[in-house]
Formats: sequence, structure tokens, C-alpha cells
Amino acid sequence: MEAMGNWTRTHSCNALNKEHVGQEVILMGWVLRRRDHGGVIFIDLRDRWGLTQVVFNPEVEPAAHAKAHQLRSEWVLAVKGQVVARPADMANSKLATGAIEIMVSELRILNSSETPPFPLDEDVEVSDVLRLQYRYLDLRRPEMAANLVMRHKAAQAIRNYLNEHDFLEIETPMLTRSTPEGARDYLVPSRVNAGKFYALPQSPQLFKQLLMIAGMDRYYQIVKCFRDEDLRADRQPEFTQIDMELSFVDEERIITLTEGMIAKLFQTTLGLDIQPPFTRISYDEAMSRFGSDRPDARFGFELVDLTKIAHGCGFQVFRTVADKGGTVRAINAKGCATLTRKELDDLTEFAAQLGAKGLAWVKMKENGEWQSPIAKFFSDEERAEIAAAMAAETGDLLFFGADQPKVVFQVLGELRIELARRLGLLKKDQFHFLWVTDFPLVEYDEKEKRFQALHHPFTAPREADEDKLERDPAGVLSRAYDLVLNGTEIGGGSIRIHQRAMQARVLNMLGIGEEEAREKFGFLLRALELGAPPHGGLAFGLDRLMMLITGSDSIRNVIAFPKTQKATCPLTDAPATVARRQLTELHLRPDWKE
RNA sequence: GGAGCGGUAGUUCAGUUGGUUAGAAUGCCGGCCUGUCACGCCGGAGAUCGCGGGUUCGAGUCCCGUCCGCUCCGCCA
Repeated sequence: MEAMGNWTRTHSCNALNKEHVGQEVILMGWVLRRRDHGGVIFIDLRDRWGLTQVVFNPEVEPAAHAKAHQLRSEWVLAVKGQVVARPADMANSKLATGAIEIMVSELRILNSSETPPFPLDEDVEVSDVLRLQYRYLDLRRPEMAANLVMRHKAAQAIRNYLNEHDFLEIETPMLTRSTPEGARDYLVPSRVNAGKFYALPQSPQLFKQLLMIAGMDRYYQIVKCFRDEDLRADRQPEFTQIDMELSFVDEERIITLTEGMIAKLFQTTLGLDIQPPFTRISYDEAMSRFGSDRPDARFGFELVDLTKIAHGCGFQVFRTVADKGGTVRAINAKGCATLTRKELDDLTEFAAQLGAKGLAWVKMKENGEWQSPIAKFFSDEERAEIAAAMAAETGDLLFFGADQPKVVFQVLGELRIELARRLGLLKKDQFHFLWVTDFPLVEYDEKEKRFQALHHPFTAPREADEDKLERDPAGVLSRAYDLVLNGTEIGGGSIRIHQRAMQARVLNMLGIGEEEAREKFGFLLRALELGAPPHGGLAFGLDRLMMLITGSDSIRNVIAFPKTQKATCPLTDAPATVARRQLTELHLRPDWKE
């Protein structure tokens, strides 16, 4: 091994082109590939920026050439040499540096490497555990490095935008107190306060409200949040939010400002011009048209309400559901009558997993004929009426859902996405933004027998609905808004309650009495008594945004060191056991078997 | 907590109805090669078939359990 000595890197591995021909340069990086021809040796030298071909020629520099024979994948090199133009027919148009190469005069081997446990130069899918176990190697791969670069650019674009709009970046505590609503908390035992615990924040929600009360007026933070719930492809136990809050604003101001931020973000990262304003639809409309409060509107297959027709129809299953207050809805998969029986069985199974008792379908044949297991239950008139309502034409495929609205929405909502996926309609380079507004403030929880906040308990009700708070909780709409991109919720926020009395009414409605409220949110309630300005804000999931921007299938690909589905880290082997003494110090006593 | 899929050379995968010595590609090692760019040619090494148990004359293959990974439901904004 050799030292860098007095060498200073002059260029990155992606910087050189024909203009540099003749210059003496020093490059440093890793061996991606070697092509040893016995005589001349080619090395693809890689760094974060790209690739440069360096050449060892025995006739030019025998010493360097002799040394180069031992080079292997991922060895770390410094090379000094001259930039030479490649003969025209030997240029590599796939490389940014493909017009030139470095004729090496001196080689310094800065470090060797064992053979990597997985290849870095091929497009093979390596298992996730192995990639995570050797994440530092995985991140050397250009796609992964590009994702982190993109993430950095995105974060900078957002910071620049918000700084220009007079926001202050302010840090909030990571060690805070557990909140009763929302997700399960990660807890941290206190050493100096026996039997007491901090919680890692699920979001800085209350602190940013306190910052508004503190007169900071505009706050943001790109901040880690923690939720101890089960993982998904788009969910990690620790994730990053772009968190913001503003004073003396209404929904319009926040939405406009946010749209500007998103436009700037897409311009900076992808060079794409996103044109605000984004479409807005109400929660009710989102549910009835798409069966989801985060609709993917890149494609059609919208839900159609057939409950009225179902009331008097000949098919008893539909009629019973309709008469008992359920709903009958359908989607028209245009041109999908070519699906095979096997595919239909798969989709029926898919629907069953989501809670459907069955999945009726109709293939539209010539002259309005139905090919369907349920065709015989309907009269000609009823079939025509349904076909008209569905705008069904020959070659279409209809799917029906009949159940309680919640089930029908979920089944048909997921089904339309599954169909789109199978038909290749989910284009990753197409970005469809949608604001969802007019959410209900609360939702009745059958299990707990009480109302639960749809967003969180600090969301303001619509002024027009304030008198319904006690009388008709389920009928109260909130001043919340979600931003949805391609069927993924990427951000959400609301105008908050800034008056003490209103906060008490809403907490009361959620079954949180004055005493419990004081014990858990006393500090916020007190702050609301001391001159809280009207305020509201929003939080974006940076990981999800980056997943969509980079076209990744999982947020793990845009996080440097993510966790597995069981929330472990194969690299550090966290979580891990600790010494008994550590537990004792924390006033904890293990009751599990060791 | 539940459902599905997967676990076989370093890596990515194949492996028929249970049947001789578990294959391929790539990587690795050695040799040859002066213009490649996923260089090429020749040769070689490399397997606890995730783990434990069972059925069987015989298990990578069948059964039971278990661990790990991924996707989804529940959960979670």
C-alpha cells in the first residue's frame, strides 16, 4: 500500500473530455473493472461522479504497467497521467468521459480490497439482506449513489425555497413525551427519573405549534420522525419529514406556497415543469370516484354507483345489500374482456383478501350480450340500464362490489389499481398531483366505541360546522388537506385550532376529558391561553417523495441506511442486547428468558 | 397477529414423478493475449441445498416445526 503523498486530486472521474487533452491530471477512485490484455491494461476508475478509463501501456510506462497487473475489483487507486484523445472509432459514447482516456505514468495503490460479496458492476438483483449488510458497497453502485445525490438536491431545493420565503429552520427535541393519539411510540427510559420515559417524536406537531405561539411566524425543519408500527415498502420506523408551519394564514396561502415548493423541487431534481395549481377534490368525491382518499388519477376505471338500480333488481345479492343500507358499485375496465378465467379468479382472490365476499364480473359481448356468472339474474332492461350507467361497450369488463361502503370502496379502489398495474398504466414518469380536502374531522371507531381524529386532535373544524361538534360529530368537516402523488400520500396538514375553548370542545368530542387533556397536553392548552395566533401547516414525507422522483419501488432505495421489514439493521445488527448493568441504571428489570 | 412468495456454489438462478457423481451463467484462482470498454481464449477450485425433526431402501424434492427476507392485510397518516 502507498500513501497519497503530495498528490492532490485534480479532477473527478466524470470531469474530463476532449478539452483536457494534453493535460497532466491526477485521479483517485475505485477499480470498477479491469481488462487485462496481457499487454495493455484498461481500468475503469469509478468515483461518486462517474467513470474514467485509465490505460497502462508497457511501452509507455513499464513500471506502472507491471504494478497494474495485481489490481482487482474495488482496490483504491491514485493515478497520474496524461489525458489523451481516443481514436474516433474507439470512443465510448455511453460514457461522459468516453472521448478520452488517461495514459498512466504513475500508479499509487492506496488500498487493496477483498473480492466484494456481490458484484457492483452488473444489473443483477442482489438480495436485500446482503445489500443492507454491506450497505457501504451497495451505495457505491451508481444507481444508489444517484438516489442519494437526488435526495440531497431535493433537500437543498426545499431549503432554498423556504428560506426565500422567510422561513426559519428550527430544531425540535428528539427526546420528548409520549402522546396518547396516533402511532405507537419508541420509548427511551430515563436514568435520572426512575420509572419515567421519553418518547421519540412521531412528528414535531406540538412543538411547531408552540413555535407559532412563540411568534416565529414561519418554521420548517427537515426532520426524523419515529413510529413503532409494522413496516411496508413505503414505511420505515424512522423516516424524514419536511415539516412546516405558518402563522396568520389560511388553507389557500399554504396550498399555494406548497405548490410553488413542489414545482421548484421537480424543476431542480428532474428538470420537470410541474404546473400549479393542482386539482383539488373533496374526500367524499375521492371516495365515491376512486374508493380511496389518496386516489391515483393517472388512469380511469372510476367507481359508478349502482345502488339505485340494485334496489329493485332481480339479483338478490345486490338487492339485499342495497335495501339494507349498503352500496352497490362497479368499475368499467375498458377493453379488458380479454382477461382469462384464470386472471379473473386471481382478481377474485385478490378482492377476497381485501374483505370482499365475492367479485361479480361481466364481459361485454356483441349487441350488449353479457358473458357473466350473474347474467341470468338480470332482465334485459336491467342489463341495459347498468350498461348505460357504466358506459359499457363491447369488449369491456365490469367488476361489481356490493357490501358496506367501506368494504366496497376498499375492494374496488384497490382493484382498479391492480388492474392498472397489470395493464401497465402506472407510468413512473407521469406525475399526477391531487389535493384532497374536506375530510371529516373524526371517524367513529367501532372497536373503541368512540370518535377518533382522522388527522390529529389539533386540526381545526370548518367554521360552518362548529355548531355540529357536539350534535353531529361525524358530520363535521375539518380544515385538513392532503397532497397525493400517483396514489401515494406525500404530504398532509391542516389549519390548527388556536383557541383554548375550541380545543377543549374537540378533545371532549374525542372522549378526552378536561383532566386527561390537562395531564397530556396541558402545556399546549396553557399556551393557547396566552395569545396563540391563527396558524396551520403541512408535513411532507421526504422518503416517499424521493421514491417517486427516483422511480424506486421502495423507500429503502432512497435511504442511506434503512431497516428490514422486522426493523433490524443487518449492518450494525441493531437492535441488540445490552449489559444488565445498563438496564439496572435505567431502572429496568428484564422479565424475558435469557 | 394473519395471508402469500422466496431461501440450492461468492452472486443470480435451474433442478422433472422422491432415484447414480446437484447443474448453468457470472465472479474467483492459474495460464495465454497490445485497444478493450460486461474484452477474448484455455484450464481449475468452489455446495452444511436456511436450520431442526419426521416419512422412506433412498429427500434439494414429500410432511411437521422453526429462523430469515420480501409483498400485502391488520396496524400506521
